[in-house]
Amino acid sequence: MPIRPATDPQSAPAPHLSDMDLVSDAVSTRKRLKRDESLYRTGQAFNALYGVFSGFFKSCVVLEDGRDQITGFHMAGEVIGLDGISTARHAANIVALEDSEVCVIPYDHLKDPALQRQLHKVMSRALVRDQGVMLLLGSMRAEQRLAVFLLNLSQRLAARGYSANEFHLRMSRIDIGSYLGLALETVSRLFSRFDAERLIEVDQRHVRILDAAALRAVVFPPHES
Amino acid sequence: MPIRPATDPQSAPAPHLSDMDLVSDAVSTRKRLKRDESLYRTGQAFNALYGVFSGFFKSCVVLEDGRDQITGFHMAGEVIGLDGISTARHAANIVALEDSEVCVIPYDHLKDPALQRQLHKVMSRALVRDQGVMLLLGSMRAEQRLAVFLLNLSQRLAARGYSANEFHLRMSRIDIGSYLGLALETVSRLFSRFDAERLIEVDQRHVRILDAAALRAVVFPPHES
DNA sequence: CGTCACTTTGAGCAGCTTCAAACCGGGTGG
DNA sequence: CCACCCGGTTTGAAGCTGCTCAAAGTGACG
Repeated sequence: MPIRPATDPQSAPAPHLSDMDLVSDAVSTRKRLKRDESLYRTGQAFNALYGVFSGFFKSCVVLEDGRDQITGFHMAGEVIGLDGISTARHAANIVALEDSEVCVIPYDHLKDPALQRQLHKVMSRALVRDQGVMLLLGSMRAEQRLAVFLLNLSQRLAARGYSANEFHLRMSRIDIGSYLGLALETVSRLFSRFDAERLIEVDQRHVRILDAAALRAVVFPPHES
Repeated sequence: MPIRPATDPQSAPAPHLSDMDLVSDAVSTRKRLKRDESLYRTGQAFNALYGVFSGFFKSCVVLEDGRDQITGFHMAGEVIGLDGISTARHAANIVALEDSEVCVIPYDHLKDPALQRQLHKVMSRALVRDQGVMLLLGSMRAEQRLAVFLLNLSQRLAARGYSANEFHLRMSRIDIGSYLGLALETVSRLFSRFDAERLIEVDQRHVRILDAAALRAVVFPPHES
């Protein structure tokens, strides 16, 4: 994982800088996690960021009274731990959804200005992503939320060289429901309905996308006029 | 607005670093905006961050089909524009809700490593705040959302020296509804109900908090057992 | 073979949205 | 100065979406 040169934010679109550019060869400590193991918990002292090397994670925030909310899923090539920088304590729980491997990036080692700029980009991208989730949670119907979720997952997998149309869900219906602000039963019913309508094929956690265009049409209902 | 020295993230909680520490005397260009004027729009080229000096802003994201979502409100002392760093184009619209003044912080001028660290903190705090909003949108009932909104507003105003218990809402019911993922009528009804229950007093956009503890109890329903 | 966690499916209900109408306050122009 | 208008707000009534509760189905694992 070489360190790429920093690019000026004004310049033409950078040729696909990966989040993982933050990972320098020099300081690459790895850490393995088993399924259901947690990388860090709320309140834990912050001292490093983590680049996901392999595997799959969920992050969630928990309220005093037990209510919780899954705020994101993270796959290979993404950086997690950003929530800890502001207070030097982590503000979320990160749990591995399958056996995974992360690369530890001690925050102190990020002195290089170019790398810091790269970190800005990574954080900014996370902010923009969060805005998208807010839009989803704040103004979409259940079917649209699930469609967005599937399309987004498909696109991210494709970007990593996996099949865009057929994949295995690492997370439970409860997790999906929590992420999308829906009851698990609603998620299950929607999977069944999308299957019945031949938008997708579902068998438990195995999903095949049959009609991506139709899924997009669920999200952006065509004007009737 | 002096530049405060960077603090090590490991060290004891920093003595209230303000977001505005990013604003250096040397490069303080100001910009005035009238009510309803927009600071920037989606797609516009990014080249600076903005520190809010006075006034009040809303930020919102818009979908192709017109659906939109207000993703935050911003008051004096907060930094906006962070969404533009990742792609060098802004990903949201920022609109002034009253005559306002911002301080322009050209991104290029943020070379000092200490300042960059400070920027990391600001962004990280924004990420944590967003997680809170997701929790709100994903797992709270309407009354809880409004209570959180009011308590949060109260707390932020207090932190800036304004009254915590009495204030003027700068945004419309529609804006509040959009932010909280509710219809404007629901927001209005809840205001009326909170008023009837003597949690608050409302007259149009003027709000007085009568019983903050009870508002908190709305958010965290006391265990019945 | 039984258990256990997860998923599917059904039925009824509640909370919130939608539609509709009235109200309120401020600004404008006759 | 008043009438009117207009955006924003309040309130009511009806309907639908998604939740809750409940029960049965599925697959993995000991």
